[in-house]
Amino acid sequence: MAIRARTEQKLLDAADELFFTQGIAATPVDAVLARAGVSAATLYRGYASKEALVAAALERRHRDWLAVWDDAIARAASPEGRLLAVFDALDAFRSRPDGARWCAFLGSAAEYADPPAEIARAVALDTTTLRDRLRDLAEPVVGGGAAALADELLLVVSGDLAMRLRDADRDAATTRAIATTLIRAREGSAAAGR
Amino acid sequence: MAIRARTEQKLLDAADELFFTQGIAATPVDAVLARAGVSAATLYRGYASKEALVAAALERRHRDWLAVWDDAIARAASPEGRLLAVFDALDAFRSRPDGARWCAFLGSAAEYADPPAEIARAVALDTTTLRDRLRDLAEPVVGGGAAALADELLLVVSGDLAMRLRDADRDAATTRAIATTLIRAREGSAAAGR
DNA sequence: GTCTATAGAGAGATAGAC
DNA sequence: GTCTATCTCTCTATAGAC
Repeated sequence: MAIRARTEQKLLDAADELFFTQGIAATPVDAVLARAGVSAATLYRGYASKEALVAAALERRHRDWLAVWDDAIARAASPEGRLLAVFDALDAFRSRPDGARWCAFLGSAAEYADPPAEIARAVALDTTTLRDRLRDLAEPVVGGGAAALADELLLVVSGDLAMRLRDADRDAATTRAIATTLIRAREGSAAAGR
Repeated sequence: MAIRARTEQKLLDAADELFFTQGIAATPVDAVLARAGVSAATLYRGYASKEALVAAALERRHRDWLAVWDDAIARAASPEGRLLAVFDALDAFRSRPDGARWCAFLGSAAEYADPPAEIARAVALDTTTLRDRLRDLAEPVVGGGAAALADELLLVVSGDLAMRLRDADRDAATTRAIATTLIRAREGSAAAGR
C-alpha cells in the first residue's frame, strides 16, 4: 500500500467518524478528505474505492471492539459476569468519542442491498465473532444450551443496537433484564437436567 | 394534492418496492419513475421532494402493517397467543411480495443522521404504536408488568428485524423462544405477587 | 394532469505537476 | 508521496409544451 502510515491513520479516523455517524452514502469522499486534511489523489493511491476505505475502517473498528470486549470480560468476576460483559462492552464502546450512531456493522449492511464483497466480509466477521464468543462464554454457565443461548443473546445485542434508532438515548436496563432472564431460564433447565 | 389517485398508487408501489429493498439513498428518483411509468414532473406535482415520497410510502406501509397485525391477533385464541401474534404478523408481512429487506422504518431511520421531519414522524409513529399495542396486549397476560414486558418485546422485535441484516434467511424459532421465556418469567412473578 | 427536455449541483475517480 | 485541477457521470428538481 503506497501510502504513509500517519496519513492512513488520519484517513481511517475521518472515515470512521463520518461514515458511521453520518452514514456511508450520506458522506461524500470529499468530506472525509477535508476532515483528514488529505487530498483525493492520496486516498485513491491507498484504496481502490470508497468502499475499500469503508471496509478498512470496519476492520479497524472490529479490532477495537474486540479489545474493549476483552477488557470487559477481564473485569468480570464470575462466569455469568463474563457472559454479561458484552453489554458492559457495548456501553463502553458506545461512549467512546467516535461512537457510531447505532452500529457500524449493521449500519453498513443496511446501506447496501448487495454489499461489496469486502464490506460483506467485515459484517459477516462481526456476526460470527459475536456468535462464537458468546457461545464460548455461555458454555461454563449453561453447558449444553450454550449455542442456543448465544443465538438468543446475539439477537438481544442486535436488538439493543437497533433500538438506538428508535430512541436516541435509551435506558440500557431493559437489555440487561432480558439477558438475565434468558440466562436464568437456561441455568434452571441445565440444573434440572443434571 | 394535484395528482391522480391511480398515478399516486403506481408511484407509492414503486417507491415502496425500491426504497425499502434497495435503500433510499441507493435508489435514484429516476428508478422509481421508470418502474411507476410516470414522469418526474408528475411526481413533483404531488410531492415536494424525494423525502416526502419516502414519508408517504412509510405511512401507507404503516397502515398495511397494522392491518396484518390485527389479522394475526384476531386469529389467536388466548391472551398469550394475541401477545405473541406480533411475531406471526412479522412473518406474514415479511413474505409479502413487497417485503422489505429488513425493516422499512428502522432502515429509513438508519439512512439519515438527521432525518427529515416527515420521516422522523413516521418512524416515531411505528415505535410508539408497537410499544403501546404490545403493552395493551401484555396487560391481560402479566398485569402490572405489562409496560416492562412491552419494552422487552419491542427490543426483541427490533432484534429479529436487525438479525435479518446478519443472516438473510434465518430461523424465526430463536425469536419466539426468547419471547416465550420473557412472558413466562413475568407470568411467574405476577402469579407469585398475587 | 402528464410529458419532454434540461438546468444546476454534487458525486467518485484520475492526470500530471511538484 | 502528496497536491491542484479537472473529467465524467449521476442526481434532484424545474420550465414549458401539449
